[in-house]
Amino acid sequence: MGVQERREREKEELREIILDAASEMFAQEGYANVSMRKIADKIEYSPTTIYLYFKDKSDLLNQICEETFGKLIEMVAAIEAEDSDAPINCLQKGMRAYIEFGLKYPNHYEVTFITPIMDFLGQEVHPYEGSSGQKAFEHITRQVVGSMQAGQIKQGDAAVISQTIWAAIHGVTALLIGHQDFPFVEKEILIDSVIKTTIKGLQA
Amino acid sequence: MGVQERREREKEELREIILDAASEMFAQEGYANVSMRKIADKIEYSPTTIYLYFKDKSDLLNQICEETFGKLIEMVAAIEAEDSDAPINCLQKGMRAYIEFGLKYPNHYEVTFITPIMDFLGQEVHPYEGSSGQKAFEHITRQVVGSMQAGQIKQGDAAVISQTIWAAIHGVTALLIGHQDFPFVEKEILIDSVIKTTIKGLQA
DNA sequence: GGTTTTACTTAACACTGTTAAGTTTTATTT
DNA sequence: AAATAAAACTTAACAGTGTTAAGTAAAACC
Repeated sequence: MGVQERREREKEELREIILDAASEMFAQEGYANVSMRKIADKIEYSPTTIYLYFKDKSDLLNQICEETFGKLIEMVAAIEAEDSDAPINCLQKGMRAYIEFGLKYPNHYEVTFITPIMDFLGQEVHPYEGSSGQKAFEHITRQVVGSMQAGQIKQGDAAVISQTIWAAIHGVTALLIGHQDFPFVEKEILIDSVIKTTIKGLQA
Repeated sequence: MGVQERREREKEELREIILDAASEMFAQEGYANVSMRKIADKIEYSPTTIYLYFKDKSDLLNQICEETFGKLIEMVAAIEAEDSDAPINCLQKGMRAYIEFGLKYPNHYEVTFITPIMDFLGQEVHPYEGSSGQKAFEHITRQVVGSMQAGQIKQGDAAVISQTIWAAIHGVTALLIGHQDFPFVEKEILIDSVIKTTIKGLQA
């Protein structure tokens, strides 16, 4: 009775094909400029087939982003694992990894963190609870707590500090992605400045 | 021959009616959820009439935003005018004004600073040059230079420092607007933390 | 009053996301 | 192997989008 298993495998394969095609197209042209019909054309299926695998367009996107940002979490976790470093260095490396990841996958970053899809009531369609975004943020919080315990940043509410850090790294990432015609100073210099300013501002 | 003048006045009036209707609808429902037909319904004209006054939907939005952010510039200019204050206090007040303004007009902020409209090539449709955004930023830069000259923040490249500040205030504004289901700490506390951390990080 | 210019509208194009109904393919049962 | 049941996929359509070309009504000029 291996039939059912094979069929499930085949279903999973097509799911992966759709995911890959859509991921590439979203990354290249942006979510808004990719239609379901274009994705269908690319994978040589009818548009409606996609709906057998994904609830709707935003679900498709969400699953792609979860996959992508899983990689970010792995990176941050790897930094955390190097316990040779002082916590504050971990924190700093984590901040840099976050920014660079966002710049590496600008369209994914855009749709997950810059323009979360809202429904007609202004509610986020893909909830924060349990998302990769939440997990990534938990890593920041953990590094903040570590740095605080090591006396390398000032004592205070870990949530406030974590969110302050998030604001800074999100800010620079979002600006660099979204305002490409703005005369920014050299990218690396700006990123450095944001990280250093934030860390200095948080020191005891 | 006052005819031409009257006609121009009438044209300007309708332009203003369209602008007001669209502004209210964009602010209430968000740019993407407001169609040209809906605006036309509201003002009781045919959809195509709007195109006699505005190049396209994004032009309509852009002109609304320019108008709205003109108010922000006035506010910041007013803060600057109170030269009783130390430059660094001006800077701090300016940062707060920026954030609060963004939170007061979240949909306008969103379309001007969070999701600038891109064409199919990824170019911003409404250029930065000469925009209200540019003028607002110039005010920040001026306050940075002032604070630097007064020795209240460290010496350095004014552009780098200004953009670092912008990253911080844009970051917190964009997060608070865009991720309403995220468990943020109390808004005022977070804003305070961002401003204080940034200023402290920039001090000599 | 007739003509030209201006203001506005109707109809249509080429798209969009999405759903209901129909068809083809595959698997199971007799 | 043929008939039935189930799964996979497609066709056609709906209701909407931004936008344009062509046509009509109104105002201004002569």
